[in-house]
Amino acid sequence: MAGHPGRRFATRQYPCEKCPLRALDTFRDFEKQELEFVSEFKTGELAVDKGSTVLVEGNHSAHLYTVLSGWGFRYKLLPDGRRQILNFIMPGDMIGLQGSLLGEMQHSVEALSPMLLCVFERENLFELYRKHPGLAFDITWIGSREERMLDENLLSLGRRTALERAAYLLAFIHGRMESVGLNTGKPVEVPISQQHIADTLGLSLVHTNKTIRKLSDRKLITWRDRGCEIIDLSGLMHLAGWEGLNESRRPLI
Amino acid sequence: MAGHPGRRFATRQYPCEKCPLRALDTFRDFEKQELEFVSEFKTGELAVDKGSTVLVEGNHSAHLYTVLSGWGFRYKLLPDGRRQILNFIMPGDMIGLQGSLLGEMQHSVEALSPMLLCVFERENLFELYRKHPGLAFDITWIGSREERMLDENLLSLGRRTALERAAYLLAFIHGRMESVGLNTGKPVEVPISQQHIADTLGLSLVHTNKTIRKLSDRKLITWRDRGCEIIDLSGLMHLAGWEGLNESRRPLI
DNA sequence: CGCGGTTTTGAGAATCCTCAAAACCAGTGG
DNA sequence: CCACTGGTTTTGAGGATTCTCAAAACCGCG
Repeated sequence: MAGHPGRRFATRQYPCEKCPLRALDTFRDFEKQELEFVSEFKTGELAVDKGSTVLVEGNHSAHLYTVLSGWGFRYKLLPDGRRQILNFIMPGDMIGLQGSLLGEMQHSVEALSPMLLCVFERENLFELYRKHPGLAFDITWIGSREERMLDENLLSLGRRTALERAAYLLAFIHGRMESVGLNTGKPVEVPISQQHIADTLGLSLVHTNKTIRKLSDRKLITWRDRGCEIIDLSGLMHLAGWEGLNESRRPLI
Repeated sequence: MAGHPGRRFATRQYPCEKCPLRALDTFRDFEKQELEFVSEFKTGELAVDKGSTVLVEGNHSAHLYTVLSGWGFRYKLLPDGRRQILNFIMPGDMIGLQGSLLGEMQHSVEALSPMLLCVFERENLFELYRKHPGLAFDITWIGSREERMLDENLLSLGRRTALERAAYLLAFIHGRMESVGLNTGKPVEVPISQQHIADTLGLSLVHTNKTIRKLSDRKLITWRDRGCEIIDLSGLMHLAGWEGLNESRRPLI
Protein backbone atom coordinates (compact mmCIF):
# COMPACT_ATOMS: atom_id res chain seq x y z
CA MET A 1 0.00 0.00 0.00
CA ALA A 2 3.07 2.21 0.33
CA GLY A 3 3.04 4.87 -2.28
CA HIS A 4 -0.59 4.28 -3.09
CA PRO A 5 -1.90 7.59 -4.35
CA GLY A 6 -4.11 9.43 -1.93
CA ARG A 7 -3.33 7.40 1.14
CA ARG A 8 -0.44 7.05 3.47
CA PHE A 9 0.12 5.33 6.75
CA ALA A 10 1.03 7.73 9.49
CA THR A 11 3.03 6.89 12.49
CA ARG A 12 0.73 6.51 15.35
CA GLN A 13 0.03 9.87 16.86
CA TYR A 14 -2.94 9.20 19.00
CA PRO A 15 -2.75 6.57 21.70
CA CYS A 16 -6.33 5.58 22.44
CA GLU A 17 -6.11 6.80 26.01
CA LYS A 18 -5.47 10.28 24.72
CA CYS A 19 -7.88 10.12 21.84
CA PRO A 20 -9.24 13.63 21.41
CA LEU A 21 -12.62 12.26 20.39
CA ARG A 22 -13.00 10.22 23.51
CA ALA A 23 -12.97 13.39 25.57
CA LEU A 24 -16.28 14.47 24.06
CA ASP A 25 -19.19 13.67 26.28
CA THR A 26 -21.09 12.20 23.35
CA PHE A 27 -19.06 9.08 23.90
CA ARG A 28 -19.48 6.78 26.80
CA ASP A 29 -16.63 6.19 29.23
CA PHE A 30 -14.60 3.05 28.70
CA GLU A 31 -13.16 0.72 31.28
CA LYS A 32 -9.41 0.74 31.51
CA GLN A 33 -9.27 -2.84 30.22
CA GLU A 34 -11.47 -2.03 27.28
CA LEU A 35 -9.31 0.91 26.38
CA GLU A 36 -6.21 -1.22 26.57
CA PHE A 37 -7.71 -3.80 24.31
CA VAL A 38 -8.84 -1.25 21.76
CA SER A 39 -5.40 0.26 21.82
CA GLU A 40 -3.98 -3.13 20.98
CA PHE A 41 -6.71 -3.85 18.46
CA LYS A 42 -5.75 -0.71 16.60
CA THR A 43 -2.90 -1.52 14.28
CA GLY A 44 -2.21 1.88 12.80
CA GLU A 45 -3.46 5.08 11.34
CA LEU A 46 -4.29 5.85 7.78
CA ALA A 47 -4.43 9.32 6.29
CA VAL A 48 -6.39 9.77 3.10
CA ASP A 49 -6.65 12.84 0.91
CA LYS A 50 -9.78 14.68 0.08
CA GLY A 51 -11.54 13.06 -2.84
CA SER A 52 -9.83 9.71 -2.59
CA THR A 53 -11.72 6.47 -2.35
CA VAL A 54 -11.29 4.70 0.95
CA LEU A 55 -13.26 1.56 0.22
CA VAL A 56 -14.48 0.23 -3.09
CA GLU A 57 -17.65 -1.68 -3.85
CA GLY A 58 -16.86 -5.24 -4.79
CA ASN A 59 -13.64 -5.43 -2.77
CA HIS A 60 -12.92 -7.72 0.11
CA SER A 61 -11.35 -5.35 2.55
CA ALA A 62 -9.17 -6.74 5.29
CA HIS A 63 -9.64 -3.64 7.35
CA LEU A 64 -12.07 -1.93 9.57
CA TYR A 65 -11.77 1.75 10.36
CA THR A 66 -12.88 4.34 12.83
CA VAL A 67 -12.80 7.94 11.73
CA LEU A 68 -10.55 10.12 13.85
CA SER A 69 -11.04 13.27 11.87
CA GLY A 70 -12.49 14.39 8.57
CA TRP A 71 -15.60 13.77 6.55
CA GLY A 72 -16.63 11.19 4.02
CA PHE A 73 -19.63 9.50 2.55
CA ARG A 74 -20.86 6.03 1.66
CA TYR A 75 -22.41 5.56 -1.76
CA LYS A 76 -23.59 3.08 -4.33
CA LEU A 77 -23.64 3.30 -8.10
CA LEU A 78 -26.00 1.92 -10.69
CA PRO A 79 -24.44 0.28 -13.74
CA ASP A 80 -24.98 3.43 -15.81
CA GLY A 81 -23.27 5.66 -13.28
CA ARG A 82 -26.16 7.13 -11.32
CA ARG A 83 -24.93 7.67 -7.79
CA GLN A 84 -26.78 7.49 -4.51
CA ILE A 85 -25.14 8.74 -1.36
CA LEU A 86 -26.29 6.50 1.49
CA ASN A 87 -24.96 8.40 4.47
CA PHE A 88 -22.26 10.75 5.56
CA ILE A 89 -19.38 9.68 7.73
CA MET A 90 -18.06 11.78 10.55
CA PRO A 91 -15.51 11.46 13.36
CA GLY A 92 -16.36 8.55 15.64
CA ASP A 93 -18.09 6.57 12.91
CA MET A 94 -16.99 3.12 11.94
CA ILE A 95 -16.54 2.13 8.32
CA GLY A 96 -16.08 -1.20 6.66
CA LEU A 97 -18.10 -3.20 9.16
CA GLN A 98 -20.41 -4.57 6.48
CA GLY A 99 -17.46 -5.70 4.47
CA SER A 100 -15.80 -7.27 7.48
CA LEU A 101 -18.81 -9.32 8.38
CA LEU A 102 -20.51 -10.08 5.13
CA GLY A 103 -17.43 -10.44 2.96
CA GLU A 104 -17.63 -8.30 -0.11
CA MET A 105 -18.21 -4.57 0.21
CA GLN A 106 -21.44 -3.54 -1.43
CA HIS A 107 -20.84 0.16 -1.26
CA SER A 108 -17.93 2.55 -1.63
CA VAL A 109 -16.58 5.24 0.65
CA GLU A 110 -15.04 8.51 -0.45
CA ALA A 111 -13.32 11.21 1.57
CA LEU A 112 -14.87 14.68 1.49
CA SER A 113 -11.91 16.18 3.28
CA PRO A 114 -8.57 14.86 4.41
CA MET A 115 -9.36 12.03 6.80
CA LEU A 116 -7.45 10.32 9.53
CA LEU A 117 -8.55 6.76 10.22
CA CYS A 118 -7.78 4.26 12.94
CA VAL A 119 -7.06 0.93 11.33
CA PHE A 120 -8.21 -2.42 12.71
CA GLU A 121 -7.66 -5.85 11.30
CA ARG A 122 -10.70 -7.78 10.29
CA GLU A 123 -9.16 -11.00 11.47
CA ASN A 124 -8.81 -9.68 15.00
CA LEU A 125 -12.45 -8.79 15.22
CA PHE A 126 -13.49 -12.15 16.53
CA GLU A 127 -10.95 -11.91 19.31
CA LEU A 128 -12.69 -8.75 20.40
CA TYR A 129 -15.93 -10.70 20.54
CA ARG A 130 -14.33 -13.41 22.61
CA LYS A 131 -12.51 -11.24 25.08
CA HIS A 132 -14.73 -8.24 25.45
CA PRO A 133 -18.43 -8.88 25.20
CA GLY A 134 -19.03 -5.27 26.14
CA LEU A 135 -17.12 -4.06 23.12
CA ALA A 136 -18.82 -6.64 20.97
CA PHE A 137 -22.12 -5.27 22.15
CA ASP A 138 -20.88 -1.82 21.24
CA ILE A 139 -20.13 -2.87 17.71
CA THR A 140 -23.61 -4.24 17.28
CA TRP A 141 -24.85 -1.00 18.78
CA ILE A 142 -22.92 1.02 16.24
CA GLY A 143 -24.39 -1.07 13.45
CA SER A 144 -27.89 -0.51 14.77
CA ARG A 145 -27.32 3.20 14.94
CA GLU A 146 -26.37 3.23 11.29
CA GLU A 147 -29.46 1.21 10.50
CA ARG A 148 -31.62 3.73 12.30
CA MET A 149 -30.14 6.56 10.28
CA LEU A 150 -30.81 4.64 7.08
CA ASP A 151 -34.41 4.09 8.12
CA GLU A 152 -34.89 7.80 8.51
CA ASN A 153 -33.20 8.45 5.19
CA LEU A 154 -35.48 5.95 3.53
CA LEU A 155 -38.51 7.70 4.95
CA SER A 156 -37.12 10.90 3.55
CA LEU A 157 -36.53 9.65 0.03
CA GLY A 158 -39.79 7.81 -0.13
CA ARG A 159 -42.25 10.14 1.48
CA ARG A 160 -40.89 13.62 1.98
CA THR A 161 -41.15 16.32 -0.69
CA ALA A 162 -37.99 17.82 -2.12
CA LEU A 163 -38.20 20.78 0.24
CA GLU A 164 -38.82 18.60 3.28
CA ARG A 165 -36.01 16.29 2.28
CA ALA A 166 -33.53 19.11 2.03
CA ALA A 167 -34.68 20.54 5.35
CA TYR A 168 -34.33 17.15 6.99
CA LEU A 169 -30.88 16.53 5.57
CA LEU A 170 -29.47 19.85 6.66
CA ALA A 171 -30.93 19.53 10.14
CA PHE A 172 -29.65 15.96 10.34
CA ILE A 173 -26.13 16.90 9.34
CA HIS A 174 -26.19 19.78 11.74
CA GLY A 175 -27.26 17.50 14.56
CA ARG A 176 -24.55 15.01 13.84
CA MET A 177 -21.90 17.68 13.63
CA GLU A 178 -23.01 19.11 16.90
CA SER A 179 -22.69 15.77 18.64
CA VAL A 180 -19.03 15.52 17.70
CA GLY A 181 -18.21 19.14 18.37
CA LEU A 182 -17.80 20.21 14.77
CA ASN A 183 -19.97 23.28 14.90
CA THR A 184 -17.56 25.55 16.69
CA GLY A 185 -17.64 28.52 14.34
CA LYS A 186 -21.06 29.91 13.62
CA PRO A 187 -20.94 29.40 9.87
CA VAL A 188 -20.71 25.66 9.95
CA GLU A 189 -18.07 24.40 7.59
CA VAL A 190 -19.70 21.65 5.62
CA PRO A 191 -17.39 20.47 2.87
CA ILE A 192 -20.15 19.28 0.57
CA SER A 193 -21.34 20.64 -2.74
CA GLN A 194 -24.89 20.83 -3.99
CA GLN A 195 -24.07 17.85 -6.16
CA HIS A 196 -23.52 15.82 -3.01
CA ILE A 197 -26.81 17.02 -1.60
CA ALA A 198 -28.55 16.14 -4.84
CA ASP A 199 -27.09 12.63 -4.77
CA THR A 200 -28.17 12.22 -1.18
CA LEU A 201 -31.70 13.47 -1.70
CA GLY A 202 -32.26 11.56 -4.91
CA LEU A 203 -32.84 14.78 -6.87
CA SER A 204 -31.21 16.37 -9.89
CA LEU A 205 -28.60 19.02 -9.36
CA VAL A 206 -30.77 21.73 -10.87
CA HIS A 207 -33.76 20.98 -8.76
CA THR A 208 -31.64 20.71 -5.67
CA ASN A 209 -30.32 24.16 -6.33
CA LYS A 210 -33.82 25.57 -6.63
CA THR A 211 -34.88 23.77 -3.49
CA ILE A 212 -31.98 25.13 -1.48
CA ARG A 213 -32.84 28.53 -2.77
CA LYS A 214 -36.34 28.13 -1.38
CA LEU A 215 -34.97 27.28 2.05
CA SER A 216 -32.85 30.40 1.75
CA ASP A 217 -35.83 32.52 0.77
CA ARG A 218 -37.62 31.28 3.82
CA LYS A 219 -34.72 32.38 5.98
CA LEU A 220 -34.04 28.89 7.25
CA ILE A 221 -30.47 28.69 5.96
CA THR A 222 -27.97 30.59 3.90
CA TRP A 223 -25.73 28.93 1.37
CA ARG A 224 -22.28 30.31 1.11
CA ASP A 225 -19.31 29.04 -0.80
CA ARG A 226 -19.46 25.27 -0.44
CA GLY A 227 -21.24 25.12 2.82
CA CYS A 228 -24.37 26.24 4.52
CA GLU A 229 -25.23 28.06 7.66
CA ILE A 230 -28.25 26.98 9.60
CA ILE A 231 -30.28 30.00 10.61
CA ASP A 232 -33.42 28.42 11.96
CA LEU A 233 -32.87 24.85 13.08
CA SER A 234 -36.26 24.31 14.63
CA GLY A 235 -37.82 25.77 11.50
CA LEU A 236 -36.05 23.14 9.42
CA MET A 237 -37.04 20.36 11.78
CA HIS A 238 -40.64 21.47 11.82
CA LEU A 239 -40.73 21.67 8.04
CA ALA A 240 -39.33 18.16 7.78
CA GLY A 241 -41.53 16.76 10.52
CA TRP A 242 -38.44 15.48 12.25
CA GLU A 243 -37.89 15.11 15.97
CA GLY A 244 -34.13 15.17 15.98
CA LEU A 245 -31.61 12.43 16.61
CA ASN A 246 -31.89 12.31 20.36
CA GLU A 247 -29.05 9.93 20.82
CA SER A 248 -27.77 8.76 24.12
CA ARG A 249 -24.07 8.54 24.79
CA ARG A 250 -22.49 6.15 22.39
CA PRO A 251 -19.46 3.93 22.24
CA LEU A 252 -16.29 4.79 20.40
CA ILE A 253 -14.09 1.97 19.25
CA MET B 1 -50.45 -9.19 27.60
CA ALA B 2 -53.01 -11.94 27.99
CA GLY B 3 -56.14 -11.15 26.11
CA HIS B 4 -54.41 -8.46 24.10
CA PRO B 5 -56.25 -8.31 20.79
CA GLY B 6 -54.42 -9.83 17.87
CA ARG B 7 -51.75 -11.61 19.82
CA ARG B 8 -51.58 -14.68 21.93
CA PHE B 9 -48.82 -16.65 23.52
CA ALA B 10 -48.71 -20.18 22.29
CA THR B 11 -47.35 -23.07 24.20
CA ARG B 12 -43.98 -23.82 22.86
CA GLN B 13 -44.32 -26.07 19.87
CA TYR B 14 -40.93 -25.86 18.33
CA PRO B 15 -37.88 -26.81 20.33
CA CYS B 16 -34.96 -25.11 18.66
CA GLU B 17 -33.33 -28.40 17.82
CA LYS B 18 -36.31 -29.28 15.68
CA CYS B 19 -36.84 -25.84 14.25
CA PRO B 20 -38.19 -26.34 10.75
CA LEU B 21 -36.33 -23.29 9.53
CA ARG B 22 -33.00 -24.54 10.72
CA ALA B 23 -33.28 -27.45 8.34
CA LEU B 24 -33.03 -25.12 5.36
CA ASP B 25 -29.57 -24.94 3.94
CA THR B 26 -29.75 -21.16 3.84
CA PHE B 27 -28.89 -21.26 7.51
CA ARG B 28 -25.54 -22.20 8.87
CA ASP B 29 -25.16 -25.19 11.14
CA PHE B 30 -25.00 -24.47 14.84
CA GLU B 31 -22.86 -26.11 17.48
CA LYS B 32 -24.75 -28.18 19.96
CA GLN B 33 -23.89 -25.75 22.75
CA GLU B 34 -25.06 -22.80 20.75
CA LEU B 35 -28.32 -24.51 20.04
CA GLU B 36 -28.79 -25.29 23.69
CA PHE B 37 -28.17 -21.73 24.65
CA VAL B 38 -30.57 -20.38 22.06
CA SER B 39 -33.16 -22.82 23.25
CA GLU B 40 -32.77 -21.45 26.73
CA PHE B 41 -32.62 -17.88 25.52
CA LYS B 42 -35.97 -18.36 23.84
CA THR B 43 -38.66 -17.74 26.41
CA GLY B 44 -41.74 -18.46 24.38
CA GLU B 45 -43.67 -18.12 21.21
CA LEU B 46 -46.01 -15.39 20.17
CA ALA B 47 -48.69 -15.71 17.54
CA VAL B 48 -50.00 -12.54 15.96
CA ASP B 49 -52.88 -12.11 13.58
CA LYS B 50 -52.68 -10.72 10.13
CA GLY B 51 -52.85 -6.94 10.23
CA SER B 52 -51.91 -6.53 13.86
CA THR B 53 -49.07 -4.34 14.98
CA VAL B 54 -46.19 -6.25 16.51
CA LEU B 55 -44.01 -3.35 17.54
CA VAL B 56 -44.90 0.31 17.80
CA GLU B 57 -42.72 3.33 17.12
CA GLY B 58 -41.95 5.14 20.34
CA ASN B 59 -42.26 2.08 22.56
CA HIS B 60 -39.55 0.57 24.68
CA SER B 61 -39.98 -3.07 23.91
CA ALA B 62 -38.60 -5.59 26.33
CA HIS B 63 -38.55 -8.23 23.66
CA LEU B 64 -36.62 -9.38 20.71
CA TYR B 65 -38.13 -11.73 18.17
CA THR B 66 -37.20 -14.11 15.43
CA VAL B 67 -39.82 -14.89 12.84
CA LEU B 68 -40.72 -18.55 12.66
CA SER B 69 -43.39 -18.20 10.04
CA GLY B 70 -45.40 -15.52 8.33
CA TRP B 71 -44.75 -12.16 6.74
CA GLY B 72 -44.56 -8.63 8.04
CA PHE B 73 -43.04 -5.27 7.33
CA ARG B 74 -41.21 -2.49 9.10
CA TYR B 75 -42.41 1.05 8.49
CA LYS B 76 -42.22 4.64 9.63
CA LEU B 77 -44.84 7.37 9.53
CA LEU B 78 -44.59 11.10 9.04
CA PRO B 79 -46.64 13.27 11.38
CA ASP B 80 -49.33 13.73 8.73
CA GLY B 81 -49.70 10.01 8.14
CA ARG B 82 -47.58 9.41 5.07
CA ARG B 83 -46.16 5.93 5.40
CA GLN B 84 -42.87 4.50 4.22
CA ILE B 85 -42.28 0.77 4.31
CA LEU B 86 -38.62 0.20 5.13
CA ASN B 87 -38.32 -3.50 4.53
CA PHE B 88 -40.26 -6.73 4.57
CA ILE B 89 -39.83 -9.33 7.22
CA MET B 90 -39.71 -13.02 6.49
CA PRO B 91 -39.04 -16.24 8.36
CA GLY B 92 -35.59 -16.25 9.90
CA ASP B 93 -35.47 -12.49 10.29
CA MET B 94 -34.95 -10.84 13.61
CA ILE B 95 -37.10 -7.95 14.72
CA GLY B 96 -36.77 -5.50 17.56
CA LEU B 97 -33.00 -5.45 17.63
CA GLN B 98 -32.82 -1.70 17.17
CA GLY B 99 -35.21 -1.23 20.05
CA SER B 100 -33.29 -3.63 22.24
CA LEU B 101 -30.01 -1.88 21.73
CA LEU B 102 -30.88 1.74 21.23
CA GLY B 103 -33.81 1.94 23.60
CA GLU B 104 -36.86 3.38 21.98
CA MET B 105 -38.22 1.83 18.79
CA GLN B 106 -38.09 4.25 15.92
CA HIS B 107 -40.18 2.21 13.55
CA SER B 108 -43.21 -0.02 13.73
CA VAL B 109 -43.79 -3.57 12.58
CA GLU B 110 -47.04 -4.95 11.20
CA ALA B 111 -47.99 -8.50 10.31
CA LEU B 112 -48.98 -9.16 6.70
CA SER B 113 -50.15 -12.65 7.51
CA PRO B 114 -50.54 -14.61 10.70
CA MET B 115 -47.07 -14.76 12.20
CA LEU B 116 -45.39 -17.01 14.70
CA LEU B 117 -42.52 -15.43 16.59
CA CYS B 118 -39.85 -16.76 18.90
CA VAL B 119 -39.62 -14.47 21.90
CA PHE B 120 -36.38 -13.48 23.58
CA GLU B 121 -35.86 -11.21 26.54
CA ARG B 122 -33.90 -8.10 25.98
CA GLU B 123 -32.31 -8.34 29.36
CA ASN B 124 -30.81 -11.71 28.52
CA LEU B 125 -29.13 -10.41 25.43
CA PHE B 126 -25.99 -9.40 27.20
CA GLU B 127 -25.63 -12.84 28.65
CA LEU B 128 -25.56 -14.15 25.10
CA TYR B 129 -22.73 -11.77 24.38
CA ARG B 130 -20.82 -12.95 27.42
CA LYS B 131 -21.27 -16.64 26.97
CA HIS B 132 -21.36 -17.08 23.23
CA PRO B 133 -19.18 -14.73 21.24
CA GLY B 134 -20.07 -16.70 18.14
CA LEU B 135 -23.74 -15.96 18.59
CA ALA B 136 -22.94 -12.35 19.42
CA PHE B 137 -21.07 -12.16 16.17
CA ASP B 138 -24.10 -13.62 14.46
CA ILE B 139 -26.34 -10.92 15.82
CA THR B 140 -24.04 -8.23 14.53
CA TRP B 141 -24.02 -10.11 11.25
CA ILE B 142 -27.79 -10.09 11.10
CA GLY B 143 -27.80 -6.38 11.72
CA SER B 144 -25.30 -5.81 8.95
CA ARG B 145 -27.39 -7.84 6.57
CA GLU B 146 -30.38 -5.61 7.26
CA GLU B 147 -28.19 -2.59 6.72
CA ARG B 148 -27.10 -3.91 3.35
CA MET B 149 -30.70 -4.39 2.30
CA LEU B 150 -31.49 -0.83 3.36
CA ASP B 151 -28.55 0.47 1.34
CA GLU B 152 -29.93 -1.21 -1.75
CA ASN B 153 -33.39 0.14 -1.03
CA LEU B 154 -32.00 3.61 -0.65
CA LEU B 155 -30.29 3.34 -4.00
CA SER B 156 -33.62 2.28 -5.42
CA LEU B 157 -35.66 5.15 -4.01
CA GLY B 158 -33.06 7.73 -4.82
CA ARG B 159 -31.83 6.77 -8.22
CA ARG B 160 -34.02 4.20 -9.92
CA THR B 161 -37.03 5.15 -12.04
CA ALA B 162 -40.46 3.94 -11.01
CA LEU B 163 -40.28 1.02 -13.40
CA GLU B 164 -36.81 0.02 -12.28
CA ARG B 165 -37.82 0.32 -8.66
CA ALA B 166 -40.77 -1.97 -9.09
CA ALA B 167 -38.65 -4.46 -11.01
CA TYR B 168 -36.02 -4.39 -8.30
CA LEU B 169 -38.52 -4.82 -5.49
CA LEU B 170 -40.24 -7.80 -7.04
CA ALA B 171 -36.97 -9.49 -7.87
CA PHE B 172 -35.71 -8.75 -4.38
CA ILE B 173 -38.76 -10.20 -2.69
CA HIS B 174 -38.60 -13.21 -4.94
CA GLY B 175 -34.98 -13.78 -4.03
CA ARG B 176 -35.64 -13.54 -0.33
CA MET B 177 -38.58 -15.88 -0.55
CA GLU B 178 -36.53 -18.37 -2.45
CA SER B 179 -33.85 -18.38 0.21
CA VAL B 180 -36.31 -19.45 2.87
CA GLY B 181 -38.16 -21.92 0.71
CA LEU B 182 -41.34 -19.93 0.29
CA ASN B 183 -41.62 -20.27 -3.46
CA THR B 184 -42.86 -23.81 -3.57
CA GLY B 185 -45.88 -23.37 -5.78
CA LYS B 186 -45.26 -21.69 -9.09
CA PRO B 187 -47.60 -18.76 -8.51
CA VAL B 188 -45.77 -17.28 -5.58
CA GLU B 189 -48.13 -16.29 -2.83
CA VAL B 190 -47.17 -12.81 -1.81
CA PRO B 191 -49.65 -11.40 0.67
CA ILE B 192 -49.06 -7.78 -0.24
CA SER B 193 -51.33 -5.30 -1.96
CA GLN B 194 -50.35 -2.65 -4.44
CA GLN B 195 -50.72 -0.16 -1.62
CA HIS B 196 -47.88 -1.90 0.18
CA ILE B 197 -45.76 -1.80 -2.94
CA ALA B 198 -46.54 1.89 -3.36
CA ASP B 199 -45.51 2.61 0.21
CA THR B 200 -42.29 0.68 -0.31
CA LEU B 201 -41.38 2.33 -3.58
CA GLY B 202 -42.27 5.81 -2.46
CA LEU B 203 -44.89 6.16 -5.19
CA SER B 204 -48.59 6.87 -5.20
CA LEU B 205 -51.02 4.00 -5.44
CA VAL B 206 -52.24 5.06 -8.87
CA HIS B 207 -48.82 5.36 -10.37
CA THR B 208 -47.76 2.09 -8.82
CA ASN B 209 -50.68 0.41 -10.47
CA LYS B 210 -49.71 1.80 -13.85
CA THR B 211 -46.11 0.80 -13.31
CA ILE B 212 -47.02 -2.76 -12.44
CA ARG B 213 -49.16 -2.84 -15.51
CA LYS B 214 -46.13 -1.92 -17.59
CA LEU B 215 -44.15 -4.80 -16.12
CA SER B 216 -47.07 -7.02 -17.02
CA ASP B 217 -47.21 -5.69 -20.56
CA ARG B 218 -43.55 -6.50 -20.92
CA LYS B 219 -44.27 -10.08 -19.87
CA LEU B 220 -41.99 -9.85 -16.84
CA ILE B 221 -44.69 -10.61 -14.28
CA THR B 222 -48.39 -11.19 -13.97
CA TRP B 223 -50.44 -9.74 -11.17
CA ARG B 224 -53.17 -11.91 -9.87
CA ASP B 225 -55.43 -11.43 -6.92
CA ARG B 226 -53.17 -9.98 -4.23
CA GLY B 227 -49.95 -11.42 -5.38
CA CYS B 228 -47.70 -11.59 -8.34
CA GLU B 229 -46.07 -14.28 -10.35
CA ILE B 230 -42.57 -13.71 -11.61
CA ILE B 231 -42.34 -14.72 -15.24
CA ASP B 232 -38.92 -13.45 -16.19
CA LEU B 233 -36.66 -13.01 -13.19
CA SER B 234 -33.52 -12.20 -15.10
CA GLY B 235 -35.50 -9.70 -17.14
CA LEU B 236 -36.51 -7.93 -13.95
CA MET B 237 -32.99 -7.96 -12.60
CA HIS B 238 -31.58 -6.66 -15.84
CA LEU B 239 -34.15 -3.87 -15.96
CA ALA B 240 -33.30 -2.88 -12.41
CA GLY B 241 -29.56 -3.18 -12.90
CA TRP B 242 -29.42 -5.49 -9.93
CA GLU B 243 -27.05 -8.38 -9.39
CA GLY B 244 -29.11 -10.34 -6.91
CA LEU B 245 -28.66 -10.90 -3.20
CA ASN B 246 -25.95 -13.48 -3.42
CA GLU B 247 -25.97 -14.25 0.25
CA SER B 248 -23.85 -16.84 1.89
CA ARG B 249 -25.28 -19.12 4.52
CA ARG B 250 -26.54 -17.11 7.41
CA PRO B 251 -27.13 -17.58 11.09
CA LEU B 252 -30.53 -18.20 12.63
CA ILE B 253 -31.04 -17.22 16.21
C1' DC C 1 -5.95 35.95 -17.68
C1' DG C 2 -7.64 31.48 -18.32
C1' DC C 3 -9.18 27.15 -16.27
C1' DG C 4 -12.03 23.82 -13.77
C1' DG C 5 -15.36 23.27 -10.55
C1' DT C 6 -19.57 25.01 -8.71
C1' DT C 7 -23.82 27.59 -8.62
C1' DT C 8 -27.55 29.87 -11.02
C1' DT C 9 -31.21 30.65 -14.49
C1' DG C 10 -34.52 29.63 -18.12
C1' DA C 11 -37.55 26.63 -20.76
C1' DG C 12 -39.75 22.70 -22.48
C1' DA C 13 -40.66 17.87 -21.56
C1' DA C 14 -41.28 13.73 -18.84
C1' DT C 15 -42.65 11.80 -14.72
C1' DC C 16 -45.50 11.42 -11.07
C1' DC C 17 -49.34 13.21 -8.26
C1' DT C 18 -54.16 14.13 -6.86
C1' DC C 19 -58.93 13.75 -7.54
C1' DA C 20 -62.71 11.09 -8.88
C1' DA C 21 -65.20 7.33 -10.30
C1' DA C 22 -65.84 2.76 -11.91
C1' DA C 23 -64.87 -2.14 -11.87
C1' DC C 24 -63.84 -6.10 -9.51
C1' DC C 25 -63.92 -9.53 -5.91
C1' DA C 26 -64.32 -12.15 -1.57
C1' DG C 27 -66.91 -12.54 2.32
C1' DT C 28 -71.33 -11.79 5.03
C1' DG C 29 -75.89 -11.82 6.21
C1' DG C 30 -80.55 -12.13 4.68
C1' DC D 1 -78.95 -17.58 -4.05
C1' DC D 2 -78.47 -12.69 -3.98
C1' DA D 3 -77.64 -8.15 -2.39
C1' DC D 4 -74.55 -5.58 0.28
C1' DT D 5 -70.09 -4.26 2.04
C1' DG D 6 -65.32 -3.19 2.34
C1' DG D 7 -61.08 -3.67 0.33
C1' DT D 8 -58.47 -3.69 -3.83
C1' DT D 9 -57.46 -2.72 -8.62
C1' DT D 10 -58.24 -0.04 -12.74
C1' DT D 11 -58.98 4.03 -15.69
C1' DG D 12 -59.12 8.88 -17.08
C1' DA D 13 -57.71 13.65 -16.83
C1' DG D 14 -55.65 17.76 -15.33
C1' DG D 15 -52.00 19.66 -12.60
C1' DA D 16 -47.76 19.83 -9.83
C1' DT D 17 -43.29 18.33 -9.38
C1' DT D 18 -39.07 17.15 -11.10
C1' DC D 19 -36.10 16.24 -15.05
C1' DT D 20 -33.04 17.26 -18.97
C1' DC D 21 -30.69 20.34 -21.85
C1' DA D 22 -28.21 24.43 -22.38
C1' DA D 23 -25.97 28.42 -21.21
C1' DA D 24 -24.39 31.93 -18.20
C1' DA D 25 -22.38 33.55 -13.93
C1' DC D 26 -19.29 33.04 -10.32
C1' DC D 27 -15.01 31.97 -7.93
C1' DG D 28 -10.61 30.37 -6.26
C1' DC D 29 -6.24 29.25 -8.17
C1' DG D 30 -2.16 28.83 -10.97
